[in-house]
Amino acid sequence: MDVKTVCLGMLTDGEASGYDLKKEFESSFSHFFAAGYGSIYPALNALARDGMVECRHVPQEGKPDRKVYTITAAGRDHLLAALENPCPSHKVRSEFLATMCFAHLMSREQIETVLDNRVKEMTDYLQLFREFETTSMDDWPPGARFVLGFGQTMMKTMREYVEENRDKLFDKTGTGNKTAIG
Amino acid sequence: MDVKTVCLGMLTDGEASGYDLKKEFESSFSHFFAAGYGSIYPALNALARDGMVECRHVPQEGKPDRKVYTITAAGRDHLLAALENPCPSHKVRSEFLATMCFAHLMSREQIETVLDNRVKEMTDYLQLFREFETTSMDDWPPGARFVLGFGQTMMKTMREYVEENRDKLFDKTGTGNKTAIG
DNA sequence: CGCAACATGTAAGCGGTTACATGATTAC
DNA sequence: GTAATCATGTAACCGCTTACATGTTGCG
Repeated sequence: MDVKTVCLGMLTDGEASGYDLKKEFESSFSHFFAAGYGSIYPALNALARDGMVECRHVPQEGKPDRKVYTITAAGRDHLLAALENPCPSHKVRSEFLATMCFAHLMSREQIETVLDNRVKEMTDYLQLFREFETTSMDDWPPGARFVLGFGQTMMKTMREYVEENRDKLFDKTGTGNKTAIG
Repeated sequence: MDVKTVCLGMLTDGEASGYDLKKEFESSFSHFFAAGYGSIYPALNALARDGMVECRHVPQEGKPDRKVYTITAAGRDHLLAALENPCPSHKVRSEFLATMCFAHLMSREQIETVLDNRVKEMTDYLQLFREFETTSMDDWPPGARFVLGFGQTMMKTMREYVEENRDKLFDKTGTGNKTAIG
């Protein structure tokens, strides 16, 4: 499933522009599916070319025209076909964990900075999720609630794990093995 | 941090061939950093070209020669520089969660199949992790233990979340909204 | 005065995946 | 016999990231 298919899915919720979709990628989808303008606009153009969406130009005063996209019947069929995949992937790519694998090559200060930054990022996500709950969550479909809850649970667990296990990363000398022993 | 840097890190633990590194990517790194031969072999060639590793040819009987790589001083410097990044990324790309966002467009059977397959994958990972604990974990550096524990905690939490919240994905009719209502 | 928000796009590049190519040995 | 393990690589492709390009309105 690529950016095109996710855009198609977002459009089942109502018409939207590329700019609107980008905001959705940045908010409710940010913790599991990133996409920038560089993938969204070409995706929408390709979908329009293939008859999956229809495009309506909406002129605006003082601002550039909006191009508002609507999903077509063919688009819905394509989306439903994509949703038939029984084994959708769930991939993690973590420079953080790769870095921690080599913690014994780092100083204590370096390790602590990395861990603090990670905890901060997860705290920021949890804050974002709390804002969804207190504002726009009421009309969400069950799937979106499930996914929000999933993100919250993961972020909390990650933060807890890092906080409770960070001590295990430091050797007894407390200086990291950059300090020669022999 | 790319495949090249991770290979360099793995080589701090001792010399290895591309084939050996692939096995490490498939085992202890599999839950957070994927890499196939198509990235590993070119990475090792580039590292050798840049003086980060040295290559030794080891002839074998009946099998192709092994190319065994050793990290150089320049390689170690390069790795330590890479480890100085205070904000290493931790990215999730999940077709699974994207799919679940649109669960209201799927039948109950489809959703259940997807969830079952996800639970199975996490159970397989937990089995793999348990095998590490009972076999080769003794001589692991603290960072590797931290990362293994991280993976275990995440997988357990994910599995639990899916099992405890799967009911929320089904609407009252129990047929999915592919069945027209009006 | 500068920055953020609004709004759309292109082009180069990068990094990784997939498929292909080869070939002996060992275990079932 | 047929699949898996050992062992290394290339080339085409794909999809995403990054940087660039343009221009107005409104806020502090």
